[in-house]
Amino acid sequence: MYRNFAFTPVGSHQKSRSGILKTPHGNIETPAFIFCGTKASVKGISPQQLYETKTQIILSNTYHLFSYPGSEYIKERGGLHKFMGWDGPMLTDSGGFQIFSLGHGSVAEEIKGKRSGISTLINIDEEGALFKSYRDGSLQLLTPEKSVKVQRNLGADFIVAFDECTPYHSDKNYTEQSMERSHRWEKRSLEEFVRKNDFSQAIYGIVQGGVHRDLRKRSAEFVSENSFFATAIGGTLGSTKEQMYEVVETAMEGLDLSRPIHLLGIGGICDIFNGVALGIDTFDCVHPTRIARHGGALVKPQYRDHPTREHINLKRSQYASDDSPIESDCNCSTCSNFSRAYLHYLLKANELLALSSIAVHNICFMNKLMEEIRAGIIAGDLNYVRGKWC
RNA sequence: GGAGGGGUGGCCGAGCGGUCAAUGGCAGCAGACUGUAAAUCUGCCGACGAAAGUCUACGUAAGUUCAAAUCUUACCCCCUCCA
Repeated sequence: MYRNFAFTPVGSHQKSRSGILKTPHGNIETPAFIFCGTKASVKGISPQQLYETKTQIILSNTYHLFSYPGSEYIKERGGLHKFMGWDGPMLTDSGGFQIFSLGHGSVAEEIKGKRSGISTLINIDEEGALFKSYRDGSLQLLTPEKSVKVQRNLGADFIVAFDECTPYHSDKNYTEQSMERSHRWEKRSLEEFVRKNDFSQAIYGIVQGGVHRDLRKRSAEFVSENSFFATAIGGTLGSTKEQMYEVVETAMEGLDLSRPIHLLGIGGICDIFNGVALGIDTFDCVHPTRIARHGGALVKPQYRDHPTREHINLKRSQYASDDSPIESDCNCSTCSNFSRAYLHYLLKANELLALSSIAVHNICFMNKLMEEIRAGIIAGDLNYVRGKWC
């Protein structure tokens, strides 16, 4: 069923593991970070820059590309890889997260209880989720079958079953009902996937269950019992770091460990170390590229300007006269050519170069971090590596 | 020389008798951001003060009024049109 895919372990340390994820577009060394290129573009970054920063895999989104320009259109252009000029491994998310984000805004806003303006999620029922297009206001129904069909047209190596990403503030009853429905949706996704499998894609199942131990366990068992290629952990992971690690740990317990395990939407440095320590193989997150656009450059602990912050904010006035690069020991093209002062100026002057330059650094940074983690696992000194970072 | 319009906080620009330390926007200063409705969003932004509050402020100067950025008069600038 997944003859062109494989997950081969190359080393492990306690629960942490390093491996090779084989795809039709190349191999991925794990643990790996997947950069978000939601609308068929890692914002401000060219595929060439992705290659140069040793990016292994990127992700695009079903919901966005379904809304515009449409998956048939992309299929006619030769598929997403060809359309966007990226020849490496790729994953498409199912659109399930948009059931959360278009209804509740950002994760932080939902947890902090802030109002997020107008919701463009109209309704959700057994059939699927009804959206009001953020582009033109038209109504769009996304179902498990449709999500998989769209993802088939897009042609990413990895596709994801359609689920509902449950919010933190849902009560246990809703979370359970939602989880059960997600399970049914995931089964339907898998059936649709199998119906027309041409072996160019592999599908992920998703563990839901919110912050509830028993639900997470049940969900993990459900996913493992069904013939997904790999597993993703989704839904809310709680409101604190501690809760997040606990939820992930619980979700891991019932999983088939022979499959690759992805942690959806997590990208903080310490969060990644904690995930890896629990056995997570891949991560994806908008964080590195989003904070870059807001002036945030990821730095090693010795370059931080705030004890608990993993990045420096180049918009701060203190950097106006800082002639050093973001990181003196970084060899990315941004650090090789630009000072913090120049990047500060570019941000203040609203020059687009600032956004892409910082993003290049952050992408390079994350890829080197993952490389260091892999080396740590293989060498068996991951705890030492982790101690340097967190 | 004649006619008209205007001078508001770092800038642009509302307000046109009390509820105005003065809407907005920009700039400035911080913060947030975790399967991207995000080059976004939030807060602060006259001075002193932790705050309550006090003081100084809507070209300048005199007035009218219980009360003036808002009304009157004079003056100083600016802009437009006519000679």
